[in-house]
Amino acid sequence: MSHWDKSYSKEEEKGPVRVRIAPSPTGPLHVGHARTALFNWLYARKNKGQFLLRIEDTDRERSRPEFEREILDGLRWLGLDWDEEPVRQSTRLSLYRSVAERLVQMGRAYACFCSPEELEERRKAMMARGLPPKYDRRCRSLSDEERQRRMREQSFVLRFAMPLDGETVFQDVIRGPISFAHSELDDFVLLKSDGFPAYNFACVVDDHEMGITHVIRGEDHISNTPRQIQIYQALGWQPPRFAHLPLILGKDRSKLSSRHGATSLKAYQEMGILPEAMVNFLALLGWYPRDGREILSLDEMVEQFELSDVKPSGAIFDLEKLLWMSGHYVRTLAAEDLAIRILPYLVERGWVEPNPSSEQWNYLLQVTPLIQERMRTLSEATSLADFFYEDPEDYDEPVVSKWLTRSDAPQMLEELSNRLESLEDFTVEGIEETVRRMAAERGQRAAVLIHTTRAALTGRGEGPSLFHLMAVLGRERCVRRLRTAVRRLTEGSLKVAR
RNA sequence: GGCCCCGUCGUCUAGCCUGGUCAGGACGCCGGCCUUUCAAGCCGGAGGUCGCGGGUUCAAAUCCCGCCGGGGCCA
Repeated sequence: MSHWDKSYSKEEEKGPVRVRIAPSPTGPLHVGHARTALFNWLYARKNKGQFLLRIEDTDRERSRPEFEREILDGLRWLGLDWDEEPVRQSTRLSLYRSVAERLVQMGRAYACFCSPEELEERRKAMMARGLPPKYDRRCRSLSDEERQRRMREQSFVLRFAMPLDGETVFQDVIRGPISFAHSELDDFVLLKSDGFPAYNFACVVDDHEMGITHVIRGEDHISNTPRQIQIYQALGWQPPRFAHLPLILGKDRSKLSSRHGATSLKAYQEMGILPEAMVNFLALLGWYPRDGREILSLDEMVEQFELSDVKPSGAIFDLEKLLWMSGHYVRTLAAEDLAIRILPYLVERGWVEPNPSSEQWNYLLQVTPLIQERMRTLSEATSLADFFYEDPEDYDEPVVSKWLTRSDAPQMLEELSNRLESLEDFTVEGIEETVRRMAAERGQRAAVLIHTTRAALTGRGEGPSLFHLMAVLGRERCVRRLRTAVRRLTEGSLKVAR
């Protein structure tokens, strides 16, 4: 990888930085867009500039208000705030038309009457001859009279008159110089026949009008850049600086798509990934803090962020690392904070009221620290905490054969339930003492009693410290579950899970 | 097919610009410690001929050339 001179950063500090993301509300917010948003946001905050939103809603059929809401919700969830009111493209159609008109008058745009069918036919013919499928510019040389006449009679698109030779070169902040020979570019469409702007045109007009200084977007836009720069130049506008972010890839190194798993930010949110983990993880896809500390908050990222430090190569989305990171953040939370976050998942199971009673809330506050170490996503809280809310119906297999079907199990559990019933001090310490003493008196290893008890109480082989878990469950539940297990064992009605 | 971009352990990456701890960190994996289990935590380990081939140089992941591979965009 050859890296070019990055000394431009001095000039960077001159004017106020204004960046933007321009999502289309035609589908859920993709994690790739979320990362683009993050990098734009970081750059804006780093440079005390503005981070703007532009909703590209000119596709009337596919644009939906609910997607727009989802985009804004997603950004808020990640903690990315924006400046100014979002700009909505659909409200500024007349602007595009007037700029297009200017280009026509300057001779830099012209009407093209070729029908989509004709174009398609010619494209195929060119492909067949092994040529790149480009517009052949046949309407560019029409006489004024003919053009006027046909404009009255048929529908047309407006095309940009590209320079016929030369090249467009730009300095990509992340990649260095990138050049395109004009001979490779054709006269692309500015305005469609319905008067709506084509992507490249609307993008330039809006970016200029919004005072955008830096366009930070995905690598998939590199090939649009020379066309856009040509529009800026034709209009005598100063083009922004461009920075093309590497793509987020799936396991097979192709652009992350639904084939690879969940691609929408919302899916990860619903999975219960913590937003601070999501944003941290996304930042590390292509960027690396100078001090090498991978766990960092948005504020810390802002401190260290440099656009020119972004790596140009694509990065595979590694769910395992995301999950690890989410778990890491889970462990940093105060019990109360975590309780608030897992509450919706417990409510969904019907275990807690949406507005918990103080009794429910206190119970939850005791449960939370016991499951915290094992939790990576908030949604895992339900499988981790289920035995705190429901008596076990069945028991996991390895546990059943290893502990519950021991011949002395029923009698052991019965005895423990009796001892617990009469235990005055039903606390972690009191319970532990009881269990260990009983094991000692029976000449057994404590582990045997502990595991068997856990199995009877939770149906599981793993989980929080038994004594803590029992203290939280409380005497009633413990005694009941132990006796239920004894009964099931003796009458042979104990169900093995799955 | 054309153009453009990219190429360091399985993955995210540091190092490359300013050639001389031939390779550091993180996830994952393996093992140990801790422990009533799992997890967490701590400690240790395996894993990279720095895409390949030439060159320049006393010395290259780092500079130059060629090639290969992957991806993106065009419809």
